[in-house]
Amino acid sequence: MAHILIVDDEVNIRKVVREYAEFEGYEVTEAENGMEAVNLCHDKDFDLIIMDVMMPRLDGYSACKEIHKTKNIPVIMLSARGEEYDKLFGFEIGVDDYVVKPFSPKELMARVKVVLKRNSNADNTAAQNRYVFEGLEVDIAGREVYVDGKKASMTPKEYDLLFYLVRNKNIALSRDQLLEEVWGYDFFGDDRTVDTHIKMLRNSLGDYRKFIITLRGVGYKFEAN
Amino acid sequence: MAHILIVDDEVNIRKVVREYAEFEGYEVTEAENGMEAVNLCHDKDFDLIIMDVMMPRLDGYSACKEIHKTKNIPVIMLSARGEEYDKLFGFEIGVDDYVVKPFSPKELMARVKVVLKRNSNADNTAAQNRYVFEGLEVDIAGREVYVDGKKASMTPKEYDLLFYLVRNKNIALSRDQLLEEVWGYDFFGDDRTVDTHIKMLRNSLGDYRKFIITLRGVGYKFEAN
DNA sequence: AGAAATCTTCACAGAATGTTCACTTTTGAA
DNA sequence: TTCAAAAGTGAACATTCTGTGAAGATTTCT
Repeated sequence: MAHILIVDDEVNIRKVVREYAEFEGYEVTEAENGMEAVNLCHDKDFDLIIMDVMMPRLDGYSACKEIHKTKNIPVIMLSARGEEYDKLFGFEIGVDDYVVKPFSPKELMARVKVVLKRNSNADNTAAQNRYVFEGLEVDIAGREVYVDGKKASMTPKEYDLLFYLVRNKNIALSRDQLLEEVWGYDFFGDDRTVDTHIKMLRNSLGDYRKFIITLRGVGYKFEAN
Repeated sequence: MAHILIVDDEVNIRKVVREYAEFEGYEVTEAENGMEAVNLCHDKDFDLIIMDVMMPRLDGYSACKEIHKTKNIPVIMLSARGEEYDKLFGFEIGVDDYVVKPFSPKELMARVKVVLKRNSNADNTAAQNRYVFEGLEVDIAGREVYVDGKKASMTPKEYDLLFYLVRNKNIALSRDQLLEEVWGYDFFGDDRTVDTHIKMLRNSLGDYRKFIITLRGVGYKFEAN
């Protein structure tokens, strides 16, 4: 999950934001002024920074500018109404959104979600989502698979597994890797689970099961041009 | 470069948008109400109008309608969520996009870019607004749905949901995605809410419920040619 | 305000899917 | 060819998911 840096000199604000953010499943780190934030960003890569404008030592603007010299991390600014409102927008780049104090944590979280999503989509642009291998068509966007022109109905896991295999075609995938990527990092089940699903997937693919290669001692691979 | 007209009664909003727009290299003109906008459009040709809905003298809708009597200029509307949200979709023509306040300037600029690009392609037909699937007709612009020729009356949410599904036909849509896009990013409700509305929508569609496919473990999809 | 319409939540039943596990079959190295 | 390890498989059992109706909350209309 995303790692968020919260920068504010008021401990109470940090606390509230942290609680909400952690509830949403984000990892959270705190800093109490701009200087600290800059230093933290030097060492670590955050996915998003929530930063107050007014802070001792180094204010939000300057910190933001400094951080963006080396890293391209989206920033949500917190500002008191009126006060600094204006300047904020003149800010050249890097501020993705702003929230006026006092803010509702819920809304802030909504903004966080939007900004993170926007920035994650950025590098997904060219993701291909339709593949054809002989009589096997895989439509990832539509979550559909056609076998010789006929729609194949599969279970969610079969789809997920197939999509992952296809997206990584011609690459050897270990069972552990499959479990982690398809089932999720928090799945602690048996290795054989993969085998069972591969079995079912193969059945669903009919003759095109031939694309799924067993790599003895390792895992599986989707092999096709 | 493109010339943009910004229409809003709040000077701060205009200022903010102007700064971002100029940073992107656009030429900017401001107007503080619909009447002023109409007059300006009389004299000059803009490439795009960014217009608030709520304004003194002449509101955004009316101004938009008036301007479109003589010129075909793309418009991005700014509206507060809820408030005027609904009407916007019903708006006959000319509104190319809408952005809900409070908005992130960056996002607005992204929309601007998209709209300008869309309109620069001469032969690019505007977003499709009328869909027919067998006996099911969906008129998004007119905010009407016909089932076997008979107008179906549905609740606002049903329309919104159907329209979103149709606009994204043949694409798998997760509940989260639906909540975010149809309900809004600030909706923090239950996932099951989607199910319930799907249920009602299905009832409203009669036999054409068949177009709405359940994607187990994911969400739904409108499936049709 | 009061009524009507719409939206949201919730819990439950039934259905669909996922996981485990014991057993069989295959594989590849010695 | 033999044998141990790895992979395939079927079925029992566990878990998760969706459809649904109804109650309560909220919004809109009169």
